[in-house]
Amino acid sequence: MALRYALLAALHESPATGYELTQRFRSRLANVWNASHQQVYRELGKLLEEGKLLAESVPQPDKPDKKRYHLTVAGQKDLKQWLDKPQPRPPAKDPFLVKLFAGNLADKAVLQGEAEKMREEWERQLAYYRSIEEEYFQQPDALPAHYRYQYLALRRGITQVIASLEWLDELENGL
Amino acid sequence: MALRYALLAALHESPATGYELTQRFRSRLANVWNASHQQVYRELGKLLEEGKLLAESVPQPDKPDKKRYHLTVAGQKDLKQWLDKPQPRPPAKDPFLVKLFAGNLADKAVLQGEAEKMREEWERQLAYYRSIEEEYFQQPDALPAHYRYQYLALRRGITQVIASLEWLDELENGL
DNA sequence: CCTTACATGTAACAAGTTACATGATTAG
DNA sequence: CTAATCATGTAACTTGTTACATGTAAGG
Repeated sequence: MALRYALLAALHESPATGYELTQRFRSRLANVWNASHQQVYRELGKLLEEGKLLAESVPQPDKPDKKRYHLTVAGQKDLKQWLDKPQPRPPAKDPFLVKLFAGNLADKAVLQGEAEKMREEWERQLAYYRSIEEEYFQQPDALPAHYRYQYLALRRGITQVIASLEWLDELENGL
Repeated sequence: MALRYALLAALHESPATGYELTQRFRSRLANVWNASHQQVYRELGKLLEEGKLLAESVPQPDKPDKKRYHLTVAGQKDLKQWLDKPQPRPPAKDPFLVKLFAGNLADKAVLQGEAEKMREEWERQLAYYRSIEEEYFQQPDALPAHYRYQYLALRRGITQVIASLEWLDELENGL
């Protein structure tokens, strides 16, 4: 049930097309929520049917129209209600840790290769998050409420990735 | 597709019943993988059909029999093959961060309440992981390979929770 | 020519959740 | 008597993945 609220929250920030929402999930929202374009289009269709969204057709020169979605009052109300209901913590699911658990069966070189890839991915992510931090959140204390919350979400991503990289050092020493 | 390998990995550690596997997912494997008992029983059924597992009926005095599952050779081979194939990183999905993203709409008291609950949960988890660490992993360097890998998985849980608690401090200051 | 980005979808299948169902034993 | 733990499942539904499908525009 949370995908729909992730979409409503993203559209509360600003109207967007399905394509743009999919991109946000892969970039700025990467540490918050994720969904493939197929899921996004399907869920947008449902939300539209239910009257939680409005679709505005945006004509483009030399290209087919694109559909920009906006929250309706009903959509905002729905989001607000969800926000006020406590949600359970998401369960951890990490295939790499599953592998470690059966680590004595695994090929050490394969694990080391995966560790190397993880490092690259996390370093790329950290650099990206840092660049957002520097560009938009120089004086976090002076931020209007709207951005302060987003900054806290970003800080979550940053602190998690830093801790992950530190653990990777431990891992590569122990592997 | 990963649930089946989580089960095979858990059964590679030691044979167990569906009930016990469900419990492991909630305790020692909480930072590794998670599944409800319904999922566990269904997947065990499939694995049994496919010949990846054998079920041994264990009679109990005054209680109905329970079924203890063992890896077969085919099951071990299957697990081994999966271990050697790199897996994609799991996508992040955190409803609480979704809430932060629309934080200016949310009720501050509700967010603070959730933050409080998270703290309790993480502190409980950390204490639990620490207790395992102290009981079984006193001299990590002297550990046989089998346990060394499990220790690295445990360290992942510990470092993540510590980072989470530090972020919580930031959050509660900023909320 | 080929690949990447833009832009939107459908269909089939796998994974995960929620509700329902049953029955024994143990601790308060 | 009641709740919790042990122990195992089925059925319906929702969510997420993979494969398929189509077409434009820009850059190398």
